[in-house]
Amino acid sequence: MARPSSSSSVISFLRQNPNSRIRNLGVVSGNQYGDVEGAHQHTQQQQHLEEIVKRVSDITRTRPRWEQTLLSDFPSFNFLDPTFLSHFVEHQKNALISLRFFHWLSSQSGFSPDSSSCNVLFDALVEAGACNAAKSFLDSTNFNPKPASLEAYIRCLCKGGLVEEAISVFGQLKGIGVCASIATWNSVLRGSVRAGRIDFVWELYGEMVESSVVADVHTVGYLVQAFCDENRISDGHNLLRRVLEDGVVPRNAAFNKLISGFCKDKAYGRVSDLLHSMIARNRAPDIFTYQEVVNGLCKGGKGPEGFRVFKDLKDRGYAPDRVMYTTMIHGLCRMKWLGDARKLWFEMIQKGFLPNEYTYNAMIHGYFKIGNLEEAWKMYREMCDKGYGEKTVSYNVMIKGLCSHGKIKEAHDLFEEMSHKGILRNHITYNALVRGFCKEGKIVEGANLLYELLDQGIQPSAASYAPLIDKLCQEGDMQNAKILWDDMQNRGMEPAVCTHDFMITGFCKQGCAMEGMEWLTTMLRSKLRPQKKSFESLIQCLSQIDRLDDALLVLDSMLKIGFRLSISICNSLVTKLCEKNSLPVETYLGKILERN
DNA sequence: ATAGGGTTAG
Repeated sequence: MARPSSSSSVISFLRQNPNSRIRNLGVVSGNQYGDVEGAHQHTQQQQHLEEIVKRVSDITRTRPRWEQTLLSDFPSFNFLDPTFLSHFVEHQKNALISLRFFHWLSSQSGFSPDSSSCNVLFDALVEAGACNAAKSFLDSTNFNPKPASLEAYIRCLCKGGLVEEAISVFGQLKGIGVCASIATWNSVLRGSVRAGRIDFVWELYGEMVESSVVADVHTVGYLVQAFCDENRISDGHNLLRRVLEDGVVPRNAAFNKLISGFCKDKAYGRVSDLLHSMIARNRAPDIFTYQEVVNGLCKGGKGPEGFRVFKDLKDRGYAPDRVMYTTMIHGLCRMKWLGDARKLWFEMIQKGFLPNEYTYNAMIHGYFKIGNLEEAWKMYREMCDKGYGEKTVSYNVMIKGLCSHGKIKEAHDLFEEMSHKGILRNHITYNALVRGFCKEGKIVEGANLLYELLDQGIQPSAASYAPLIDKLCQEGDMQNAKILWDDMQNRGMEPAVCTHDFMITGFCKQGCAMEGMEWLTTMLRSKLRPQKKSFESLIQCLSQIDRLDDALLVLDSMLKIGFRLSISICNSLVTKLCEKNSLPVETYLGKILERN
């Protein structure tokens, strides 16, 4: 972990202010002159150099096409002296201008940069956070940055989101036998988490352990986050608890991700424990923490509780921001509490937070939910006027809402408008409209949309097929239903549970009891829970073709799953059994009824 | 850093 002292002294040298550096240079090379006059002459040269650096620096910063005039501005000056570049970079605060100056120099014949000025420029780019420029500079020149510069470069790449590149440079560093500082390890971990590359996290952590680098509190924080991102919330929680016992308290981000994860699992007890744990350890829950809580409660069907937390926070002096207001408004709209949502809408405006596309879409969604199409349209137009309308999501909300109220024509108009305006449609757009068409009994139109989606190369989801299969089953067109089912599976999608049910009831409707029976056994074998309706239609269908033994088997598994025998099914079974007058079957039914 | 549309519901 120890950095070579030589490179760090280079860095600290480079980071001194330019004037003192030039003085240092003067002292070092001044010795060569060995006499007073020589030293004096040298100082004059230095002053001359500084003067020119300053003037060139000003020109490159202020004159748009300085490249064309610079040589004639300083006719007797030799820019090709490589040390000039170093001085220029030091003086020029804008690293990108320095890079431009470097390119200009490179285009002059006879210029070849020395490694020291390359280092200075590279460090300047890195320090400015210009990771793309630093990368292209590194690629276009063949110099080897100092290890410390590489570390800073790695951190810079991570900040800029170029994790793959950072990891590759990290490998180079390891290749030359340098062990990075913990800060660099952490920045790569952090970058990997943010880029969603959890595979990198575990790989890096494995290497850390191997090279016996000592993890610190930040490392732990990123590991906890990585666990959460992989949905291994308990693993993350256990890790956190272990380090908390040692008095190591990660930053809020780790707690927040755990809270969000536990909210998704509806483990609200854990959420509350974590909140208490944060407070006890002086990590006061912040606005992000409470946002996870409110959002988690609302999404988990605990909207009223989310609203209580929200109001409670305000009472305790937390000032909700725009995201928090929007989250709450969305939660209220989900519960159809449009009155409260509207109140918050005006409250946030009054506090100076202007609704954005998130807020508008939440409200529009809410108005559709309560069937207030006029208000939904009004909000939509207002949103468009404010310039928030031109997005896929906004169209999706409108299309879905209109379809759910049978306004298929309007929905389709918007769908067309999207392509005119060049707004991308995604699978959600198509799914909404396919569903809409099917609901109106327009299977052909719906199917055409599905084919269009596939033609566009958009990845369909199970919901792209489900409404079509459902409708085909209702109409008894089992051949086409089966074709769609197979197509969906061939594309690697698992049908939703209810789609299995559609198929069973569809076959029964056609009197195909044996197919229905097969589909049911497949379901049960895959540990899927069929709907009661599927059992019932199958029992009816089987008894109609006098397969009473099978009907009773189906009834048996239905009761085992926990459904009650409804009176109409009971009646028709008993009628059939009496017709047949077969005693063993009768006693079997008796046994089943005992358990019911 | 954080929020949105997404299977199912009347």
